[in-house]
Amino acid sequence: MADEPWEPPRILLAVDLVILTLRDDRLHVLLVERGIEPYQGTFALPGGFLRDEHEAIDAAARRELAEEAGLADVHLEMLGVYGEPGRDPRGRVVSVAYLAVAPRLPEPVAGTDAADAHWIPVDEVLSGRLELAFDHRRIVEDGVERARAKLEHTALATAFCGETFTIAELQRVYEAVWGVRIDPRNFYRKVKSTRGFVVPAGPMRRNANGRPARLYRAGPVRVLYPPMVRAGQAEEGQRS
Amino acid sequence: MADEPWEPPRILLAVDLVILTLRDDRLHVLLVERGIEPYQGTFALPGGFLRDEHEAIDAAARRELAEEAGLADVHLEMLGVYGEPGRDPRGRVVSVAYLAVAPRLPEPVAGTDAADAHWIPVDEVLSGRLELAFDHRRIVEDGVERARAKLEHTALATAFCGETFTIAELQRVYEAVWGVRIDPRNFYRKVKSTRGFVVPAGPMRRNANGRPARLYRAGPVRVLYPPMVRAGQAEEGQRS
DNA sequence: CCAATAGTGTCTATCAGACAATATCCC
DNA sequence: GGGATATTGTCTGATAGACACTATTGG
Repeated sequence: MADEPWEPPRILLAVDLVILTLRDDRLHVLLVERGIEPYQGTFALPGGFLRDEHEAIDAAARRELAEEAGLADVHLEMLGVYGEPGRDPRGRVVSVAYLAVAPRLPEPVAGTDAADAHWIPVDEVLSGRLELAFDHRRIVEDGVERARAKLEHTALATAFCGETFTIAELQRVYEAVWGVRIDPRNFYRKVKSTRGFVVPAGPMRRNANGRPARLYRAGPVRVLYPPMVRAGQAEEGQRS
Repeated sequence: MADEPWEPPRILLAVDLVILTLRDDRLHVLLVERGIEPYQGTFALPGGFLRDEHEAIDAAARRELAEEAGLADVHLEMLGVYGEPGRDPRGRVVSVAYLAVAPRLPEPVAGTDAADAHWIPVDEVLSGRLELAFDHRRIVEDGVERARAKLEHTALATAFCGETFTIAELQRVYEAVWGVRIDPRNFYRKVKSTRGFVVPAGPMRRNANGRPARLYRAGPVRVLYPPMVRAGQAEEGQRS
C-alpha cells in the first residue's frame, strides 16, 4: 500500500536438459556426474546458467546440448519451470527444463566438454535406485511422462530414430517408452494408415535374419490423426 | 576458456495469467488495461513480478489471481515460459505464464484491485482485432490451444462449470472452446459412459422451457478414458 | 395441445485387436 | 527346407455419429 520505491527481486536463471534416447531397446537419459559442490559426485541433468543477459533461453538450451552432449539438430521442446525456493542451496535459482529426444548415438558421448556424461536407463532414476541432484528426479519423471504422452498424438517417435528407419524400429520406440508389447501386424497397419506419419524412403534394410524391411523417413505430419492410442487405461469390467 | 570470475546474469521474473471463462456461450479471457508505461492504455494479461526472493512462482500466480481478478480456488496450471530478450523494453524479463479456468462469474470483476479488468472474447484477440501488450497475444494463443487440447483427454471442462452443472452446460463448454457444434444425444451418451467424468448431484434444474435436467458434479477422474475426441481433424477423402 | 429441452434406443460404417496366411531373406 | 522377420488379409467386438423416438416440463 505504501509508495516506497519497490524493486522486484532478481533471480538466477538456469536451463536443464532431459535428453532421452533408446539404447538396447531401453529408454535412457543423459546424466552428468557433478564435479563441484553442491551435490558433488552426484548425477544431475546437463544444464547451466544463462551465459549473459542477452542470451535467449532456448539458445542456452541448445548451447548446453552442444557443450555437454555434443548434440545438434535434435528435437527440443520446453518442459516446464522449476523454481521452488530452496531447490538450490546457492540461492534462488529458477530452472527452465527442456526435453530433447535424440536418435541412437554412436557412443556414450565421447570427447565432449563433459566427459562425465553417461546414458542411464530411466528405470534407474524412476525407481529411485539412482539418486539425482536437486529436484532433477522430478524433472526426469515429467520429461518421460511428456514423451509418453506425445507419442500418442504426435510424430515424436520418429525423433528417436535415425534419418531412415523401419516400421519395426518405430515399434520398438513405442514399446520401450510405453513399456508395453505391441502386435507388429496391427502396429504396421496403424502406422501406415496414419497419413503423413511416415513416408517411404530409399531401398530396403537387410537384417541378420529374415526378410528385409522397407525404409521410411519421418513424414510431414506433426500431429497424428487418428492418434496412436495407448490401450489398457480403461478400468476393466465395462458392462452394458 | 579463461578463468575470470564469471557471474551468471540476474534477471527479472514475472508471472502472467491467461484466465479463461465462458460468458454467453463464448470463450472469454480476462485482460487489464495498463495504467503505466510501457504499453500504457493497451490491454495486457494480468500479472506481475515476484514479490520477493522467497516467493514461489505458483504462489505469485495465485496472488495475482486474487489481487487482479478476485479469484481463488480455480484450476491453475503452468503454461510455459516466455523470455525472449527484448520482449519487455524495461530490461530482461522472463515471464512464467499460467493458465487458469474459472466458472462463469457473477459480474465483470468488480471491486478488486484492478478495476480495469475486462472479460474479452478470445476471438477479438486471436483474430488480431485487439492489440495486446508485449507478447501477450502469443501467450493467449498458447493458453487457448492448451485448453482445447486438454478438453480432449482431461476433465478440464468441469472447471468452466459451477459446483454443479447439467450435461447440456458441459456440452456448451466443449462447443464454445472448440468452436464446433455437437449432437446433444451423442454427447450425453459419451459423457455418461466415460466413467468418473461426472457423478450425479442433488436434484434437478428447472429450465424456462422444457424438461428439467439432472445435475452433476465433477467426478474423481482427471484423465478421461476414452478421450472426448475432437472430430474432423482427418484430411478429407480417405480412400483405400 | 404445442413448444422446448432432456434423455433413450437403434442402426451402420469404421476401427482396434486377435491371429492366419503369405513373402522374402540367411543358413 | 528351416528359422526368422516383414507384410498382407480376415474376422469380430466395440464405438462414433446419424437420427427416430420417448419423457417431462411450462404455457
